[in-house]
Amino acid sequence: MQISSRFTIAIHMLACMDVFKEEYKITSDFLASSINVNPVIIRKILSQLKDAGLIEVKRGPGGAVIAKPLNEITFFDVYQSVDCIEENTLFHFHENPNPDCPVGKNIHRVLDDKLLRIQAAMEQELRSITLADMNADLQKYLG
Amino acid sequence: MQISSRFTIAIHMLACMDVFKEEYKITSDFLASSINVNPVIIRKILSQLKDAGLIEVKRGPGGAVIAKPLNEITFFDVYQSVDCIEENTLFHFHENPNPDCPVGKNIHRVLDDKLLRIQAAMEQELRSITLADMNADLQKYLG
DNA sequence: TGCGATGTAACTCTTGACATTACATTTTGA
DNA sequence: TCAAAATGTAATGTCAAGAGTTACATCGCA
Repeated sequence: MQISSRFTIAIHMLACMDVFKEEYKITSDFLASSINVNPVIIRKILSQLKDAGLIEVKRGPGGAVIAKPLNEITFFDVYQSVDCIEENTLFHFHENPNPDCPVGKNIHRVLDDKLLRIQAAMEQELRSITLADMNADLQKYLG
Repeated sequence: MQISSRFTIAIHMLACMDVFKEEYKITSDFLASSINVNPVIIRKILSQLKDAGLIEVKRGPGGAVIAKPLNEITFFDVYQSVDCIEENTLFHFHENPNPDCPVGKNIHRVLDDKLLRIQAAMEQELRSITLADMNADLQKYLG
């Protein structure tokens, strides 16, 4: 299985919020039309990004803005906010290895740290990319 | 979402195949009882490991054996065999960004290489761990 | 107070993982 | 040669999660 599209949607949302911050009020409908998904999906993700402190969302008048400098928001921050993978569970471990089998009894002890290392490698790379990196690339194509 | 338990099951199977290779005939029922899943699941994964050339499976008499030295089989080989994630699609990208939006039109160009880098980091770590590493650890607990 | 937003509950649809039953096929050895 | 013991695999069911959608309560400003 794949990591939920909530992650790429969230990144797309943040890109729009920065690029269009002067020209438009950033509402869930506005974002929904660039991303082509239902506004309710957007509002759900807006909530999660807000709870993580990455953005601010106004009720009433409406509109969302990014709450920090772009170079202080990493892909990992976004990834964690939208809850794609619960902590330390990238790999789904089969539930009930047989405790009466010498291998079944010890498989967790032997595998868990290795699975964590693999997940950590991915998360490390997520941390190394910031929204500033992405929007710098994006600017090349907008000119 | 998580990476399918087919991966940890496959690793568990290979561990058993090595540890018990002298004492028992390794059938799908035997593996199923150590892992505690249905034998049909095991047979499906046995097929995939066989197609990838990692093991040999006998019909008729039954029994599976590992086809290569343990230090030549990496976690990545297993991961690829059992087809957890199609090539280069760890992240699920939302399908239809709006081509009339400057951001929607370019989001793929900007994101794709970064997502690949993240996936590559994970796969690199998968490649760095072999079945020999795992079974060395396992032996510590079996004595 | 009304309008334009967000927040959120409820429901449906679809997909994939996994479990299970059933049976055809293969190989060996009695 | 035939029965036994496996594997190979199709068909079906169950369940959970992602995603879409509708509906409506709530908020804040003009």
